[in-house]
This record gives sequence, C-alpha cells and structure tokens, in this order.
Amino acid sequence: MLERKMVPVEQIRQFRIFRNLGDEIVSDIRRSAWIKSLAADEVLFRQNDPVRRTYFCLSGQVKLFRLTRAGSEKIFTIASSGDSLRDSISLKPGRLYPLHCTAISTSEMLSIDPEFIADICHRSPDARASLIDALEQRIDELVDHAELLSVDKAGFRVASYLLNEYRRNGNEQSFRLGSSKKYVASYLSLQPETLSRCLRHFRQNGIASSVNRRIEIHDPERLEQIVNGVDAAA
Amino acid sequence: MLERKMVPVEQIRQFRIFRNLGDEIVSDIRRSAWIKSLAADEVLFRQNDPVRRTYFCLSGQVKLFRLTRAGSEKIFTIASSGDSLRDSISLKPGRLYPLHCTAISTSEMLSIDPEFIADICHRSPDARASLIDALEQRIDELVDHAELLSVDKAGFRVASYLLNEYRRNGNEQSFRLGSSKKYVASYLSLQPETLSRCLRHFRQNGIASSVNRRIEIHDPERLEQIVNGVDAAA
DNA sequence: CGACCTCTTGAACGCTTTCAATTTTCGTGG
DNA sequence: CCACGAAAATTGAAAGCGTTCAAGAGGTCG
Repeated sequence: MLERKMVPVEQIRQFRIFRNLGDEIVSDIRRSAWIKSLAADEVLFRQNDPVRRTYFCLSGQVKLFRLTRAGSEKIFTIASSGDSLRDSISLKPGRLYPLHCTAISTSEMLSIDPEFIADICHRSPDARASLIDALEQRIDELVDHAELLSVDKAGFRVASYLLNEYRRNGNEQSFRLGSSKKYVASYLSLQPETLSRCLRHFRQNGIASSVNRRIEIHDPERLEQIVNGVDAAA
Repeated sequence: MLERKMVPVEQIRQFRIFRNLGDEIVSDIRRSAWIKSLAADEVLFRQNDPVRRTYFCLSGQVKLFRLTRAGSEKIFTIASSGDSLRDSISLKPGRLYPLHCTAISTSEMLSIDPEFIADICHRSPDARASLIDALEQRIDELVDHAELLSVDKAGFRVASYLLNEYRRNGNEQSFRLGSSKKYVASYLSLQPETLSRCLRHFRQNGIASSVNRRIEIHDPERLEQIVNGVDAAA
C-alpha cells in the first residue's frame, strides 16, 4: 500500500512551496515523505475525515468532490500531475478535509505529514510566503467558482468555462478538455444533457465546436460577449 | 477621510491574528494602523484593484460582492463588527481584491498595511498559524458556499441557510437575520421573490416562520431532513 | 470484437425567473 | 412624536429554461 521508495529531488522541487528550499530541508522531506499509489476509483481521503496527510499529485488524475443528497458527485477540482492539493493542508491540527478525493485514473501522490509542512513554514520565510500565496489563490479560484454557479443560465456557465480554458491554453484555437464532459458538467453544476445541448448550440452558431475532448474556439470575441451579457445567444 | 486617532489595544486584540502578539508588536501596529470611517454606500475597495490595505471591521457592516452582467450584486459575505476581511490579505505584493467592498451602514474599519501583516507573520509563529488557519477556514466556507449554489432547488438552499444560522446561534429557536432578506437572497443566488415564497411555504408547513428579520425555527429536524433530501417539502 | 460507460437527442414536466402591482417597513425631516 | 417618502418585502400570473425520463449512438479498453 505505502511504497517507501525515496522521492526524487526534482519531483519535490516541481511544487512552488518546495522550490527554493535548502538542500537540508529537502533531504528531511525525502526521508519522511512517501509515494501513495492509487488505482482508478481508489479513495485517497474522505470529506470530514481529520487531515492526516497533505498530498501533491505526481502523476495521474484525481477528483475532489462532494456527494449530493441524491448520491451523485459535485466536482470541485480535477487535480493532475504537478498540482498541489491545497485542500489537504492543515497547519494547526484539527482541520477536516472539506472534500472527498478519489483517483480518476492510476495515480501517484506525494504524501507528506501536515506537521512537516508546518515545520517548513516556520523554517523558511520563502516557503511560508508560497504557502499563503497558494491559499490566497485557492480562495480566488473558489470565489470565481461560486460566481460561475450564481449565474442561472447554462449557456453563460459553459461560455465562461470555455473562455477560461481557452485563455489558460494560451489563446490556442484548439485545446483538449482536462477531463470528460461528465466531470465538466458536474463542475458547472449542470446535467450532462444540458452541457451537450449548449455545445451543440455553440456549434450551430459558429462559436465553438467539440469532437470528443477536443474543443475548437471559432469566435472568442462572441464567447466573451456572451459571458459579459452583451450577446444573448446563451 | 483618514482619521489618525490611535486604535485602542483591545480593539486590535479582538482579532485572532493579533490576540497573542507581544506588546511591542501591538505598539508597532498602533503606530502604523488607522481607522477608516465609512458612510453608508461608501466604497472601501473595488474588485481587481491591487491590494493596498488589509481591513478589519470594528463597527457597522460591509458587503463583499461581485457585479453580474445585468448590473446587480451577487453577495459573497456580509462582514460585521469583529470580522476580519480575509479577502483583503496579501503577503506577496500583487494580489488583486477578488471582490468589491462597500459599507451597508456607517462603519469603522481598522486599516493595516499588508506588508505589516507579512512582517507580523515572519515575527510571530502564533500569528502565522492564525493567519493560515483563517485562510483555510475561508476556503472551507467558500466550498460550502459553492456546494449551496450547486443545488438547483431553492427550498434546499433556504433550508440549508436557515439550519446553518440556527446552529450558529446556539440552536436557539429564535434569532435575527444578519442582514436584510434582499442580501440573504443574493447570497443564495435567488430572486427576493423566490426567497419570500420559500419562507411562506415553510410557515404554512409549520417548519419555520419569519417576522421582518426575526426567524423562528419550529421544526429543526424537518429542516435537516429537507437539507438531506429525505423530506421533499422543499 | 464485445461490454460498458460516455455522450447525444427528443419530449414533457416542474420550477425559478420575470414583470407588475400592492403592502409593509424604516429612516429622515417636519 | 408623527408624517412622509423611498426601499424592502410580498403576492399573483405567465413564460422561459433546465431537469428528468427514456432511448439510441458513439467511443474506449480489456
């Protein structure tokens, strides 16, 4: 279950929090950290469980979600290789995981004792600035997410999402979705059927089209107009 | 505009981040901080402005919100006396305010240089633990908020909100809303009419009733069943 | 190549929004 | 202290839109 192989230094330093740490601290991490391998659908942690480990995604993909009263999943984040699970940080003991986490595909997670993260924070001013910065960014992300969900028109949500992904991919006309449409729909708190109909509508209006996970943005300006409410074609 | 009167020590120590600080640091704060007085509807800061000051509410009430494409407000937080505006923290320079902030009523805000907050963080392990804890709690709040908005049934959202307030007030049958129903509706991303109809429905079913801002919870268990999806009377 | 899951499409229903009008509440000034 | 006016809250009716249910097409992985 717990593989005790030493984690390569580059693997550790890829995460901002650890990037500028001295060799001594990195050695300490390598001695106390381990890699947690996950099969698809394997649970990493459960919502409301006490935070025992802090995780960083080395490979694969995991989903962070809550369960609805109907038993379905509401996706909050899809984390891939290189992403820190900021929701698994706890400096003071006692925090509970705010979300469930399960592997989507075979994955490897860097697993660190939260107390060790706290220790690093106390030893390195740079690490503590990075940590606080990461938390602030997470707050900004969640505010954006809540704003997205506060709009009742499905077309607006989808347009916002596509525009975001478009920009995140360097304004490339073509890009791939980070996950299946099912998960995208859940992230947007829409039914898969509704997402499908929105994409069809965008295709019919020459705004954007999709083939499987590949998205083509044909008219970014129109997309922006929809998001800003200028264009009613939502 | 900027009143340079010295801030009383108790006023500063009421906030967790400053509570266990040494007298020396508190003196430093008193010399560099000031009180910003706001009239009703006066703007404290705007979304996407660079973070220049970090604020703590000493008296009155402010709203943190975004504007929709329709020009209306989406409320994220109502902050009252004793609340820290955690969205105005910035350790590294360069963060932008994620939300607009405007006074609802005449208010006084403790105004501190964000660099000074950073300085405190580096000097006091306790303060830095409190700060990170505050940010983690803000993340948990926002996850809860996003979950609330992901439910499409208005009755569920209102029931969740009432149950939350009920518990926050120590399970007292009767309590007052922290703000007007207009703002509560906006927080729930519902139209005021929809909130009104939900409350009427709850009154007619003996679950809860409201007179102005005063709420009476008649059947907390029923409320919980609605939130958990057992009871369909939403 | 087949089983399973994802995605798509159609149609009907239910619920929130929207628009409009009335009542109530609350703050300000007389 | 009461009166007035503006904003908030409530109620009704109609319309728009996402959900739900059902079925079929397409893709993926063993």
